[in-house]
Amino acid sequence: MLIASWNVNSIRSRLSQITSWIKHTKPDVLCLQETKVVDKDFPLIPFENLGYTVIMNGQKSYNGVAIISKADCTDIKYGFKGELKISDIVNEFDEQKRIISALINGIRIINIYVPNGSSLNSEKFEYKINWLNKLNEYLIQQEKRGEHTCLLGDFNIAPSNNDIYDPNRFVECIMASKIERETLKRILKNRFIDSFRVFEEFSGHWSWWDYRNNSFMLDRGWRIDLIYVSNNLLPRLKSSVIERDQRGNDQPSDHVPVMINIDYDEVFNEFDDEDEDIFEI
DNA sequence: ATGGCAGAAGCATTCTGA
Repeated sequence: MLIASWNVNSIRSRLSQITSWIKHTKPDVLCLQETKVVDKDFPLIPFENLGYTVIMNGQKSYNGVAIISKADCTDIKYGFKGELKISDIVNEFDEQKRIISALINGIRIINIYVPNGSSLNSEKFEYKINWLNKLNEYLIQQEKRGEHTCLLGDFNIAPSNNDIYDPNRFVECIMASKIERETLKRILKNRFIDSFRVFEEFSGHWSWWDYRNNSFMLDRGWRIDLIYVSNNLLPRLKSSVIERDQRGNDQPSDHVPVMINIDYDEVFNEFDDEDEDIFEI
């Protein structure tokens, strides 16, 4: 089962690139960020024609997330209110459309677009940290159901210096600061594993290159698009790759797709076993 | 310290991203 994530920087601008990539790669699940479109204007037909269903949590101009899936999406949760009691604070955070989740083939897929935060001394940075703390509350609720879980998306955080082309240039800068990394670590607890680092320990692998300063040509990139799997999914993890070539497209997104392969049959069987255990009790 | 490139809104230029 192939599960992918891609910040496309406008789905309408990137539509043909996305459908081409889907035709070539045939992912089972593709999580999108920065779709930049309200739900009623989302281009559904091209994906339905390829045999996929789409769920979305969209917004005009900014943000917006969606999940494109071959299999049915069930128990869909839009925004923080999907897991948290509705309050003024939750409603306020949910004005920005940055999170959508669903059960697909027995796996909980949580697709997130973490705020960028601008710079460490800005109000937006405060929002970023508060948003991540809200995500922590969200995940505490979600964890109670004991689901096999895949938490993925654009994290706007390089988890370590190995994930930045020149870490010395970005000490205590946005996406690289200690406070961001520690906040992320707190959320992951000992529950989630960075799928890419299961297979690759070295630096030099990026998922985002700035549009400016000829960054892609100079290979000045960051790895900020991440796929985390829960501990109970780790034994089924077969690979984790970065689709670097997509950055070389004409008018590309500044991010490329990242993707894991999960041994789906075994997950399915394990779920059957668990159901039987519950029955016996 | 600032802009650099790109997309959306909307029609000149500003806002936002990372």
